[in-house]
Amino acid sequence: MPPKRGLNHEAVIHAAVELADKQGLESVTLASVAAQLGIRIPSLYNHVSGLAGLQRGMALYGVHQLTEALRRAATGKAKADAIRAMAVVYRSFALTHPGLYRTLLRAPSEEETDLAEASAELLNVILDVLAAYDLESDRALHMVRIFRSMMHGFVDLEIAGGFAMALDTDDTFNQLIDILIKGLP
Amino acid sequence: MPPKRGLNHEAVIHAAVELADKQGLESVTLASVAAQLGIRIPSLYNHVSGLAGLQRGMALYGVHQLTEALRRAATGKAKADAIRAMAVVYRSFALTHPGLYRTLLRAPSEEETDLAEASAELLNVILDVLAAYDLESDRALHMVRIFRSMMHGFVDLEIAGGFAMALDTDDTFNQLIDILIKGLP
DNA sequence: TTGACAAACTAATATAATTAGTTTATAGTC
DNA sequence: GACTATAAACTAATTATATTAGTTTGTCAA
Repeated sequence: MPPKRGLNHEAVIHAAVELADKQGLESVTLASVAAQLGIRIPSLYNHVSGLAGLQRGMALYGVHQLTEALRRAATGKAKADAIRAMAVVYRSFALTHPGLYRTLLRAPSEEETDLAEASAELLNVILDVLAAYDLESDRALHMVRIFRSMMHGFVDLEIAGGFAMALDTDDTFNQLIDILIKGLP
Repeated sequence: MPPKRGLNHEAVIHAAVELADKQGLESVTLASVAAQLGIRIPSLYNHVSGLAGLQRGMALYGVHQLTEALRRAATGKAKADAIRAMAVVYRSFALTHPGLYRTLLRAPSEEETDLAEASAELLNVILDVLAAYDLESDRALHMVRIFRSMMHGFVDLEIAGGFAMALDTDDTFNQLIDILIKGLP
């Protein structure tokens, strides 16, 4: 295989993610990514399927990264400790990757089986942690949704600057986690 | 003032909102809104300040609508009843106006004092309901953030199709509210 | 050395947003 | 009832982005 340049799918996604986190997701265009990589726009099509493909690639990458981070956070911990650790890591992932995080919301469509799989894996990490609580199976699934809702709502508002007032956001987050844990058993 | 046509700022925003809710927020462009109204694109500039102005107008409109809906829901109710009523209305607002709801996240920038005011009013509704709990003042503000986080996270995931599995979302939502209320006093 | 081919390129097209400048319809005035 | 000022429409032109088609080029392997 003759790589004319050191470029490939992964490198393109990385460049896009870097732009998204530094300049904001809305500034990620084929034009800006191509400029970042020092190539012309159409050349990107050798590595991603247009803008939609780029965004899909970012989402897939992001879900993998987040899943791995959560799994690592919960390794060797149980119950409330594990929940707390995952929550903290979830938030710090979103705060350090605000642009990338925003791509995660895209619902995987029919064809995007890879993204659907990755999302399922993310779900499984949380489910594994909840296993220690011996919840009825449906109840565990509801709690996965509730965990995600709480985390996503908080960080999405935080990233968007929705918490305007001068009130410690760390405090709010800790209270949120406390409420989640209190509601769990 | 000679209105050549029955068009004004409000009518433009309404058309945009209708498009956003029916076709998705991403399909709201100056082109699509102009087409919807039967005018050419530049004519829109007589009523809104470009795409940014249109989006700002939608956000402002949405915050007002949601605030009013929440206030109405909580009128004549107290404590858990009021919280529950607000939560249900918050969710149904988001589900009936998925496109409009997505515009609400935009953080009000410095100049957008009208949007900042509207956001403050939304916050006040929730604060008024929490008053019945006699929380310490900071604690009440934290709880406002927590309420918003829970609501936003749930509906944002729901709208995005993030709850893929065959598990009743109404059930999940009710459990979420229960956890919120349990964490309140 | 050469040839296959992946990966770059140029060129052309379509859509969107924006600005500048022009036309037109109506509301209020004479 | 005609006149005029003006808001609100318009056309035209510019810029940016995404996409597709077709061409060139550099490198790896034979």
